[in-house]
Amino acid sequence: MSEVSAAVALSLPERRAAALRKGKTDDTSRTRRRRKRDEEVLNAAAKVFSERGYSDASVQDVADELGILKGSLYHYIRTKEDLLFWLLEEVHRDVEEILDEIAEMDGVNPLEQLDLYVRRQVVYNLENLKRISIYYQDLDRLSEPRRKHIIERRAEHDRFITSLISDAQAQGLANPDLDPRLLSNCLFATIIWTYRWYKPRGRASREAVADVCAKFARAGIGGAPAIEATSAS
Amino acid sequence: MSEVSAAVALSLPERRAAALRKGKTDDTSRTRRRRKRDEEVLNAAAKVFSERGYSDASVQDVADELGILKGSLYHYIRTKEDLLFWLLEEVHRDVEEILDEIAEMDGVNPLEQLDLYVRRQVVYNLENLKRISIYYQDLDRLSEPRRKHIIERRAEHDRFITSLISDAQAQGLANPDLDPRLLSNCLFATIIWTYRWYKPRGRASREAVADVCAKFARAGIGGAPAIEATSAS
Amino acid sequence: MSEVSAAVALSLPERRAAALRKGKTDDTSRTRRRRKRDEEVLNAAAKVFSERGYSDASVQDVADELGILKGSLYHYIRTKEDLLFWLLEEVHRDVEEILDEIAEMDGVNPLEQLDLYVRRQVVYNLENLKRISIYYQDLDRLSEPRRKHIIERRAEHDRFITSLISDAQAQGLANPDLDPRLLSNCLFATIIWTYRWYKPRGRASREAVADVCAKFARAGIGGAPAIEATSAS
Amino acid sequence: MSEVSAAVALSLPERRAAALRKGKTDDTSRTRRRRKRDEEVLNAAAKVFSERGYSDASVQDVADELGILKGSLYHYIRTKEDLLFWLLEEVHRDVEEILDEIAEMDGVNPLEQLDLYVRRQVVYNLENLKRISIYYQDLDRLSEPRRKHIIERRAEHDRFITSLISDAQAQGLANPDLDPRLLSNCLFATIIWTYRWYKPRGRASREAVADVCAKFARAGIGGAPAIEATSAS
DNA sequence: TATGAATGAGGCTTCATTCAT
DNA sequence: TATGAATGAAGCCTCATTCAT
Repeated sequence: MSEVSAAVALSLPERRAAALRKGKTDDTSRTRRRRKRDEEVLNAAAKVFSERGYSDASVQDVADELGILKGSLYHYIRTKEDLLFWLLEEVHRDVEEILDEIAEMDGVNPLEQLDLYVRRQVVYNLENLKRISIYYQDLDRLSEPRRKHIIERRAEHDRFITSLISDAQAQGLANPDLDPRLLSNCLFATIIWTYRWYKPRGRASREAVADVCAKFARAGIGGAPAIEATSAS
Repeated sequence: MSEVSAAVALSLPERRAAALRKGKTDDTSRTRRRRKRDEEVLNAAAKVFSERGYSDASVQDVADELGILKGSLYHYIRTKEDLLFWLLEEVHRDVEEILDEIAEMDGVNPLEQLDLYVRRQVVYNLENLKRISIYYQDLDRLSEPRRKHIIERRAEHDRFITSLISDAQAQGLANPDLDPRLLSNCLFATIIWTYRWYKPRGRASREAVADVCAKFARAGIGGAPAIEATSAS
Repeated sequence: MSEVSAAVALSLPERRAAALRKGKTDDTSRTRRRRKRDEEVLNAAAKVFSERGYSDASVQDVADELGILKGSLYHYIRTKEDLLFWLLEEVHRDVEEILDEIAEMDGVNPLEQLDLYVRRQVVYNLENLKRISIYYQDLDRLSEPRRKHIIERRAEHDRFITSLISDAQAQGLANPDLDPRLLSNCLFATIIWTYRWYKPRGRASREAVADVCAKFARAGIGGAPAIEATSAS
Repeated sequence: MSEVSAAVALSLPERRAAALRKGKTDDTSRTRRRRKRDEEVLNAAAKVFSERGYSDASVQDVADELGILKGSLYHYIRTKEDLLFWLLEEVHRDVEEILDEIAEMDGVNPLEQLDLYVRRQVVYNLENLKRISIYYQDLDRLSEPRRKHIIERRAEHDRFITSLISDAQAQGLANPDLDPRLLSNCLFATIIWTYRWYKPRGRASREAVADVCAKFARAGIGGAPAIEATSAS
């Protein structure tokens, strides 16, 4: 854990790290301005990386997108990789939030939990297409320690969904003949792959896509359809 | 179309292209040796590109893998991109073959066709993990004309599967409430994503994976399970 | 000479230079605070330059050492080179003081003067290791006019020692067969090189080192040993 | 030792290292041409580094000196540091050779050995002023493992000379009152410092300088002058 | 005084590609 | 076919310095 936080800390430009160490976490206007700028930087990186791919995108491209000079960008980052890492971290934070909400739901059976999970996750992916596409295209461009950091968190995620499927099978809500580990991969496939085919300007709304994915996955693991045929349009 | 074939022609090393133009498709020992070497080159490229990603892999890396010098590699290729293009073409050739076989099947209902398609395709993917992973990771690194060439062929593919789903729905073999275009994406997701999670040295055999994927996708589009519970081992 | 003083003047931060020109050499508390800060700045620079070498040390490094930001450092300096120049000037001022004291000694023969000179100079060097090491490693990093300024003063130094050796030879106190110009270089070598091998935490005290150096150099130029075998501890 | 050779091996450009591994050490004209070019590269680096200092010299400068492009230089080196390392290694090889010859001398007392050592070493230094000046100015610019490699070899050197002085003292050939460890430093000072004051176009020949240095050092450690007053002119 | 954002130049290195041998 | 030297463009990063706040 300390290893990991070191990796994160190390990624911050010297001065910001120093400021943080001194406990300057107050919400002065300076800090707020700074945070806004950081967000802009990440957005520019997300745009550029998703369009050209991390490896083919240059620091120059990101700087151009921001309207500053290449050298100036290094006020906000230590290395180009920082941008990728921060982007992936953000995604992970959000995704874990979704998982946590699902995990904490009471009085809902595992099949419904999975259904909801798929819907939420798909909607999130489609709302964050750029970052998600980077997440799935460029994770391997990360240096080893950071890659590990992300991958390990993903593994937990995996275990949780697999156990939900197991539970559903145990309760007779899903086909018990299929290996839940393999099924979870199929379920993830359904969710994740959306970033490759969804067209924001296309006919189908995000909710419509989520609905199809949820139904596909639910039926796919052998679950009965939801009683109320509420299909989001 | 002529644009495209120009792109292809241009991509071949001078002598081979010339030979092809002259219709020299004979099978002399020289030609055979040549073809074997080409295959080795592509295999080396497949290894290197799949490990490091096309953009991060260097021509030097491929040459190293072959045990020759960078300069020597240019006897076989005109540009680095050639390697990527040829690799993707190979994949497409194979994939179209699978599709053609399925399409030509007589006396089989669309649901069974889809089932078989998923199985064949998944097995193929798992048998060609490196190339498939390049196909899905690095297609966008291709220059525009070549990219278009590949993408258009992929679109036909897409249309065919979508029509199979439509047919299945029309024949009451699949859930008619879901948009077949969206369903086809989910089906592709199930097939394609395998390259991201399948571990060649893992527990599950390729056929076992194909079986789960096929059942997941079949149920996912709302199809009845196959009567004979033949689970491939 | 006026060139030189221009160089010096230019090297001082605006306000200090202005103050000096107006003859404000008073000792107000502000001035004193100021001077203390300047000293801290030079110490920080001395530390950083001696550790990393002038060229490899960054203004950022010096600022870090002081615990301020890079931009803030520019309140005290005009350019990075200023720091180097001031440091070298300090050294020269001190060294000339030593030389002057020796030169003004009455009733002491040249051999004794040389002996004393070596001792004093070695002790000074060892007490100011960082600055001395910068002096001998990084003088050439100075821009031409400033470099000349320092080098010329060094030449005077050289001439004086050479003449002391000549005198000693003339008085039969040193080997007259050796060129005093070459001998003076050997004598300087003995003194200067200490900065490269002396370990502050080592066994030998500064005085012990000075004693050995003095005896080595004295004997080296062919001088009889001092009668009283007082070896400083 | 294997660490060290790894450091050396790692410093060679990929292909040359590979060639060496394959045992291609024959003396073909290619190999000879190559070696000549390598020598030119090192000479260019020696010139540039000695003039501007390693840190301030750019790879561009070295390439300019060679009349090739910056990028082309990387055919011969892996990093800029390689040039520095190879240069320092060369010096060390030569210097060790001198020491070995001295060490193997039979029937010569330690004082004479020291005398000869000083002469040979000074002449060598003056004949290789550029490289020697780099050696003493820029060793610390080397990365840690390589720096250690060099420094350790230097330490052996040091021990040998110290032991020669001890022996001379034991045999009544040198002043036994002075610590031989400190004396060896003074002796080295005499030899090394020459690179800072010797002017190739000056009055004194290299042998004359060597003669003065040898006599200075010999007398410095308290040794009797050589009987034959052969002063090299 | 101090801050921190920005500049712009330059440095090291990589790399696809060419070409004479 | 194979080699290896060379090219030239581009990429990542550092840094001294400036300036508005």
